[in-house]
Amino acid sequence: MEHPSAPTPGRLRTTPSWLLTQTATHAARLVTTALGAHHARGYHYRLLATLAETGPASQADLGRHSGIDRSDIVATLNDLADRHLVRRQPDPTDRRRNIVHITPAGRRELTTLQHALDTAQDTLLAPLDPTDRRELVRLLDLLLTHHNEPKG
Amino acid sequence: MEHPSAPTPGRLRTTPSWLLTQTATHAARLVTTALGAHHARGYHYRLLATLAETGPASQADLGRHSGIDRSDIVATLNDLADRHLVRRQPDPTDRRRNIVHITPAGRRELTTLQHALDTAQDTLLAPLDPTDRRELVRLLDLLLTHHNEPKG
DNA sequence: CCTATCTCAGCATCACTGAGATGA
DNA sequence: CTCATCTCAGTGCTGCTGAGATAG
Repeated sequence: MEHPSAPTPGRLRTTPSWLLTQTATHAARLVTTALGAHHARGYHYRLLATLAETGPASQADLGRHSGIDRSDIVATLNDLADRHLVRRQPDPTDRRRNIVHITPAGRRELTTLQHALDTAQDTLLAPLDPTDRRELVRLLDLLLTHHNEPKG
Repeated sequence: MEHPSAPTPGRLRTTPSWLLTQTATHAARLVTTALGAHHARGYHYRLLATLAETGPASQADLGRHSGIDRSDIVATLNDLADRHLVRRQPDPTDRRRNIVHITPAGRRELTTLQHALDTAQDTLLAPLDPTDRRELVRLLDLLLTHHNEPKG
């Protein structure tokens, strides 16, 4: 086998779920590499970004807004707090809660990570022209919206 | 909280890598559930499909064609062999190799799993009309092709 | 000697479950 | 008592690395 030739069984080349998970794997690898250069992982960025957008919040709210599981919030926050990128403060009005704040260093870190991610997006979408890029975002957003709120 | 409200930080709603990994997660959940109903996982399907398409092959070749890591092939094949869906035979011409065959029961299982998957695809793409579905497949295929063979 | 195959053991990210302790 | 919050421990799938034994 000189060529890895047909790495993909034919049927899969047109199976949407396959294409999605495969491209997502490539995307994740690019993102992981980009963040890894700054000693961060996906959860770290997502939490910092959420914190910067919503302001100080309880850990439970952070979980809901960032889509990170309640259980993983704890460990991620431990990492960030160790590096002084966030600060946990007990809520004076509800002692069950920690109010989490992003620190100035946290904001600087977020900016750095954001730049790294922007570059990764460009690498990911390299083969698509601007029109196709917008179209892809539109279609994926339709899917995500549909599957996130199948409420009614 | 009636609504999970704004589960997604604004920036992420237009970040391709985020949209990809999120929709891929939904896709994976649908597929896992569909296959799980038949006591199978993604690897089982991929291996059976590869085997049905390429015919009997060595484990190394199966790994290359299915995109499953050499190391994971072993465990997956163990599962399938336990259920008599595949058969391992030593290659008489090269005693390092096992030639893996799909059994008639394996083919029947593959058909069953394929039906389950087809249904899952339809659920996944529910919000898209046929034109958008083709467009999505086209765009994802472009990405996948680009990132799979950045050879030359 | 060097390479390829098969196998096993282990790590990493992400998603998730269960349970306990504390407090509203 | 019930419920929410935080925490810890552990599971599962996928992807991947390293190493050993065997064989070409």
